[in-house]
Amino acid sequence: MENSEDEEDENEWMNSFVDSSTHSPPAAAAAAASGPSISKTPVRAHRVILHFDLDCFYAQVEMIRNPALREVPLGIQQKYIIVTCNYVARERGVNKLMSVTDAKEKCPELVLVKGEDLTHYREMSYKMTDLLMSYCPLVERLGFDENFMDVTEMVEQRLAQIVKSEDFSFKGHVYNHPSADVKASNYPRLALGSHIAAELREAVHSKLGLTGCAGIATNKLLAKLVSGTFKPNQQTTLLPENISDIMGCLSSVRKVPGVGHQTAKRLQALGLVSVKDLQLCPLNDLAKELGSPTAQRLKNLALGVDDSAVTCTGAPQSLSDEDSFKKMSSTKEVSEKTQQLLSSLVGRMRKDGRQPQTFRLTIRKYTTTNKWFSRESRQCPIPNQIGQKISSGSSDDAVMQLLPLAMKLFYRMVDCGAPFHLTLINVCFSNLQTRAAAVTGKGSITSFFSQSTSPKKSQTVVSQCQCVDSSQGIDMDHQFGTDGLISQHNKQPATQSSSSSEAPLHGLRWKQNSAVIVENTRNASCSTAGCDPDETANAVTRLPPNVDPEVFKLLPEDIQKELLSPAYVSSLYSTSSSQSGTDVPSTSKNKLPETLTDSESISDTKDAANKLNSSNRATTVNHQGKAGTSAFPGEDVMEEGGLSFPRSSDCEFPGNVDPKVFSELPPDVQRELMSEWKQQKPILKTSSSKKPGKSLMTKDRKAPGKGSQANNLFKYFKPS
DNA sequence: CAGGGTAGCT
DNA sequence: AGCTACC
Repeated sequence: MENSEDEEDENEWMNSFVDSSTHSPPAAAAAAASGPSISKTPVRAHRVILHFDLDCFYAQVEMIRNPALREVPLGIQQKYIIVTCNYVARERGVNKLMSVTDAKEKCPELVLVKGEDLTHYREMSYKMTDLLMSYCPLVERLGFDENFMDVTEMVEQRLAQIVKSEDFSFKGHVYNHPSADVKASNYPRLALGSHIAAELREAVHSKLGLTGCAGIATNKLLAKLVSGTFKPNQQTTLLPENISDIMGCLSSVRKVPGVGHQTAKRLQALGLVSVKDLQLCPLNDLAKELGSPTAQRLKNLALGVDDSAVTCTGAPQSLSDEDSFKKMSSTKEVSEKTQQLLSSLVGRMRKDGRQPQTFRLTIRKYTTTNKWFSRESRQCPIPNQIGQKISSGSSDDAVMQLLPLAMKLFYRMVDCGAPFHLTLINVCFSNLQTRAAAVTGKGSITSFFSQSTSPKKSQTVVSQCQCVDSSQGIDMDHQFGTDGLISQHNKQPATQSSSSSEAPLHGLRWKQNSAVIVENTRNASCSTAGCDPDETANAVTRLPPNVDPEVFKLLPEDIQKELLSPAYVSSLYSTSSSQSGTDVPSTSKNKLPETLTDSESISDTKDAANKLNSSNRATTVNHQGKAGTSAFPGEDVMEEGGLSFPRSSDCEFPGNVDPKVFSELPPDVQRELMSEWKQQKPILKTSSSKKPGKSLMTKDRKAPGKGSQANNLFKYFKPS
C-alpha cells in the first residue's frame, strides 16, 4: 500500500515536450514498489487517459432491443425532439436535438421510438461502466454514454513486460498523423493505451453489443476532444506534439469542455472568443473577471492542460424523475403528475436499496421573461417512517405519504390563489443512506459486519461458497477510527466468489443462496456448506443458507428484516473478505456468442482483466450457482500475471486496501466500495481526529452510516 | 433551448 | 436553493 505519489503535478504537457529529459519529474513512485519493475523510470511522467463515447447511445440500445430497427432511419423521441438518431437517419439529414417536425420533413420515413423512459438506457449504461471497471477500477462516468478511464497503471505493467525489440504500433488513428508514420516507440505509453482502448472497445462490443469511439491522450480534456475526431466506432490517439493542433482547431472557447454557455458569454464580454484568444489573454485580466482559480483553470484548458483526476463515479448520489409539458395549471393535475413521478421514483429507489433522507420537488414556471431554464425547488427531510416504506414497505403507501410532502413543498413555491403555469415537475431523492445505517440508530447491525480491530470479536460475513479469510487484520479501524461511525466499511474488500459476483447484479438472488455470517471466524473458514441453493429450504424466512437460524431469531425484527433486504447484500461484499479467487477454473471456450444474456455477460467480466492482460480470450461459462460453482475451491490462485492494480493514490483507496484484491472484485462491488470511500473522504479530511462532531452531519455528504455499502448497483439491472 | 437525467460549487 | 456544467 504504499502510497506514493501524488500526483497530478503533472504538467504532463511540459514533461512531454521536454522529452527526454532534463528534468526530473517528481519521481513519483517508482514503478514498482511491488513489481519487478524494470525501468527505474519515474512512473508518472504522464498519465494515459481513455475516453469512451458510445455511438448514438439511445438509438443503439433500441436497435439491440429490436434489431429490425438497424436497417431503418431511427430517431429517439423525447417530447417533440429527436434526442439522437442512428446513422441511417443521419445519412438522411437527421441530427441530434432536431425537432420532430424538422426531422420528419428531412426524412419522412424516419421511424420514431419514444425515449422518455430512461430505464433501458440507464441499465445499459451501467453495464458499460461495470464492464470497464472490471479491467481497471478507475472509471468516471460522464452522462450515460461516456466514461473516462485512467489506465496509467495498466500501461506501465505492459510496458514492463514488453520485449525490447518488440515492434508495435498504434491501434486506430493517430491525430494528425496521416497514416503510417507511426512511431510507437516514441510514445510507448500512448501506443499501449491505444491497444487497451481497442481491446476494451472489442470487449464492449462482444459482451454488450455496443459500438463506440475512444480517445487516448494524457489527460481527460484531450482524451475527450480527440475521441470525437473519427466518428462512428473508431478510436484516435493524441500525441503530445499535436496538442496545440487539436486545441487550435476548436472554433470557439465554447467548444472546450468545461466552458459552458455562461462562461463563454463572460469570456466574450472580455473579447475572448477563440481558443487562441483565451490562451493569450494575460492571466491577470482574466482573474479580475473570473477569479483567480477559474482564470487559471480556463487558461490551462485552452492550452490543453488538465490535471483533474479521473474520479471513480460510484453509485449515484441522487435519483430523480421528471416530466415536462406545455402547461399545467391546476393543483389537481400537479398532484396527479407528482404521484405518477413518485411511483416510478419510489420503484427505482427501492431497487437501489438505499434509503433517501431528503426529498426535493423542482418546478419550472412559465414566464415570458424567464421561460428558459429557471427552476425553483424546495426540499425537506423524509421522515424515517416514510423512508422505510420507500425501501422496504409498501411502495404505494410510500407514494401516498410522500405526496402530501410534495404538495407542501409545491405550495411553498406556488400561490394557488393566483393562476399559475408550470412546464415541468421533478421529484428527487437525495442524501441516500444505506439501509443498515438507516435502520440502526447507531450501528447495531453494523456490528455484525464489522471486522473489528480486535480479532476476538470479529465476525465475518461469509459469502456463499466461498472462502473467507478474515483477513488478517486489516485494521482499517485504526485509520478511520472510532466507534463505528465511519469505520466499518472500510473493510478490506475481499474477494468474491464467482457466484456471488453475479448475485448482486441480478438482484436479490442472495436470498436464495448467498451467505452470511456471524460467528467469529478468525480466519478463513471455507464454508462450502450452503453452497447449494436448495438449501434455501432453510426457510420460511428464506434465510441464507449459512445463517444460523438461532442467531437470526435473536435479532430484533427490524434487523432481521434488514438482513433480508437488498442493501444488506452489498454490505456482505463490502465487508466480507477472503482470498481470492481469481476465477479460476474457468472453462474456456473460443468465442462468445454475439448476444449474451445478462448473466453471461456480467459473469464474464470477472475474468475480464485476466483475459485482457494475458491475452487469453477464454470466457467462463457460468453455471448459475450449482454446487460446484466452480468457483471457489477455496483456492487462491491468484496469479497476477498481467493484472493491473491501481495504486491507492489513483483510486483514493483507503490506505490499507489492497489494490490487488480490489481489482479482483466484481465491478459492481468495486463501484460500491469506491463510492463509499469517496463519501467518507471528506470526513477524513475535515475531521482529522475522530470526533467529528457536527462536521459529520453537516457538510459531509452522507453520514456514512455505518452501515455498509454504498449501494446496490445491481438495481440497475433487471432481475433475471 | 429543446429532454431527462446527473454532479459540483457557492 | 440556485447556478453551472456535462451528456
